[in-house]
Amino acid sequence: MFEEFRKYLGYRINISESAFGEVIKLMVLKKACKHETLLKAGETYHKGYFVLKGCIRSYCISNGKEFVMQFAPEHWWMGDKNTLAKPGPALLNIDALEDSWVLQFGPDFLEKMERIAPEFRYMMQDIQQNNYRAMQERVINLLGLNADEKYTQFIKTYPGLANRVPLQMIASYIGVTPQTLSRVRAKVYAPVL
Amino acid sequence: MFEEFRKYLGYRINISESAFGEVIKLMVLKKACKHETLLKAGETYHKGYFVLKGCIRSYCISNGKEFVMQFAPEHWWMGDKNTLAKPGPALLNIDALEDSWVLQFGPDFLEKMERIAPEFRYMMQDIQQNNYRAMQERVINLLGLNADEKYTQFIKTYPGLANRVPLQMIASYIGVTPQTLSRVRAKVYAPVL
DNA sequence: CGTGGAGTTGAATACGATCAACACCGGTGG
DNA sequence: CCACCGGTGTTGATCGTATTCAACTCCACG
Repeated sequence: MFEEFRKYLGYRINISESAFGEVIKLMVLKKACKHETLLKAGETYHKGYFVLKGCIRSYCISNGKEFVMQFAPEHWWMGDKNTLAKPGPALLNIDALEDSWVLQFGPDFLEKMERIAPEFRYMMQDIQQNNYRAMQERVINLLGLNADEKYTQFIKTYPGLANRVPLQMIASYIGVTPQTLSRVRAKVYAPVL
Repeated sequence: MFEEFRKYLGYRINISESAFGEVIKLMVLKKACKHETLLKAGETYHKGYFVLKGCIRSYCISNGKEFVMQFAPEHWWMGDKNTLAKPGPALLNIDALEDSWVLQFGPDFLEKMERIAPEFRYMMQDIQQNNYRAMQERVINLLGLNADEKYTQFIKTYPGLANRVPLQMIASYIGVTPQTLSRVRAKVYAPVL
């Protein structure tokens, strides 16, 4: 299972076996069953995840409504960036959409990891940068696209996920009702005449 | 003019006069006239700003449409976070909404600043954290609020700005047409009966 | 076998967009 | 000084997209 994480790192940076060994000592391998909660909003001990297998998602509750913030299939990082550096109660909930294997880490993981090898710092900086950009693009999509376009955009952002996660959650993520998304699908994937 | 920046820092961290002196050596005081462009999308030399007086805004063009990403009145930081750490062409445009005084800094400002005093690092980390959270809240607002609520939310996010920046830009920021926003205003600020 | 959640589909509704006309103001030039 | 112009915001009427309400199907699961 750890091999999967080793491979992921290998694609991005060059680190020694010993450095790798030190990093995984900071993480806990964990199996999360479908529907299992990995982080509850309000918890003060901040946990983050790297997904080895399966798929998890983060969401928050606002005005009684549930909003999906992010999906994380294999090789995605997931965490509540709000409480990453700053202590405080988590704002997000995280749970598993499928039976999954994840690496869990604690609040000081990033800091410690960076101390092991400088490459980690650059890698994580890069990831956070991408994350920020993705967020910005999401805002632009929400501002400028109609239901059809939003869905098309979603497919680009999360290749392969459209038929893997529940329609409702995709609807929540892109900001349309499940009914509307269902109709969009029927239209876009219209029977080839 | 620099005194303004000194005051801002004083509220947040304790630093020596010499450290302050070193920091402002990394910045350029600049006057930006109304409508003046401070950063053009595509530019590779990344510039960031701290607003001393006046108000600037960032926006991007997507599908020929203009989307306001952020406003920055006095004491706000502004920059294209996409290209902050990673080099590359800027995605955002920045221009002045009023005659403004700003402190401009270059791509390596943050790094250098952090080396002067560790307090700066914590301060900037805090600011970036807040920024991220604000972005997340914006997504939730776009997903869950109607025109009225979005405007009310805007007023909370940017106190005092509602009657300071053009209506069109607020409309662009919250994702409604100028006409709709005009009607919302007429309704919300309805003549007290 | 039966139940409940998830997805689909139809019909009615509502909210915001669009099209259009007009008022208002600041700036420019005659 | 006034006339003109363009940009900005307001308001009305119409239109279209997505929401809402509702009924029904289809599985997954106990």
